[in-house]
Amino acid sequence: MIKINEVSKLTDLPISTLRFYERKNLVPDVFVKRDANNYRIYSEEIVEYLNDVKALLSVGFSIEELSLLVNQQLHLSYEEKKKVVEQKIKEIDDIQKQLRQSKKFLKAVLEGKANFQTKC
Amino acid sequence: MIKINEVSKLTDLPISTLRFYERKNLVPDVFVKRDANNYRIYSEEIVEYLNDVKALLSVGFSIEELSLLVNQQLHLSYEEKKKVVEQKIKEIDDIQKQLRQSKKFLKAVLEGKANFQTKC
DNA sequence: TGTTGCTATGAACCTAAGTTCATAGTTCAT
DNA sequence: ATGAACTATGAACTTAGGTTCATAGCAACA
Repeated sequence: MIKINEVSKLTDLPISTLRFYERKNLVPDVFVKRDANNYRIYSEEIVEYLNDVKALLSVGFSIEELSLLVNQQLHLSYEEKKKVVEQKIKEIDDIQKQLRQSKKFLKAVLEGKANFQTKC
Repeated sequence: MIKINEVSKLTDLPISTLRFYERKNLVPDVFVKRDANNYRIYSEEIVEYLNDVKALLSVGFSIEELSLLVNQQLHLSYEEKKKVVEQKIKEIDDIQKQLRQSKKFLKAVLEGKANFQTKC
């Protein structure tokens, strides 16, 4: 069990952001309790969880949709959960496609073949 | 030569966004002139350009950095341009790595092996 | 035992990326 | 030639994702 300062260091997320995510319902109760002084006490597993969250946020998912994903899992049937997650995977596929395109484009720029280069 | 409404339709970007990007210096002069009534007149090539911009914005680049990239090209030497663009490509590599991670994670969720699933 | 440091909360603040609004000139179809 | 549709501008508004601030209760070490 660790305190907020350590979670912050281990995840490289500011303390203010950890509290903010919690207000946004992005931190399930299983990962955080309160001690006698109302200090947040986290389970070590929060670190891996937050790293996953960071990764998903960094590639275009919003706090709200991740929060929904996490909290829906509480009461959805297996089939429903599966659908939600598979949808997310599809979204990542789209982003990956987009990225390959962007990279191709930047490489074309390097070779003087793209608009960024030839026109500007 | 096309007017803003057509650019909007061809790129699927709202007219307000096209004007906004222009204010942010994301639309080089070569792509847009003004007619006698001060209406914007775009060259058809703006469409491809804006699609590139959209792709890069959608994967985490900011308007400001793209604007810099575009406008720096006006006065940078070839070697300097190359460095800037190669840096962007590296950033995309990182995002791609991140994405593969996220996808792996979501697939683990599907199989009940990840935190999202087991803990929530 | 005091003072330096960690924790808590709510509210205010901030930035990026747009969007909406008020107002006004232009154009096109009838 | 007139009303509906298109264009322009600056300013105000919005939303997401945080950050900062004011205030206050514990902690931990000399």
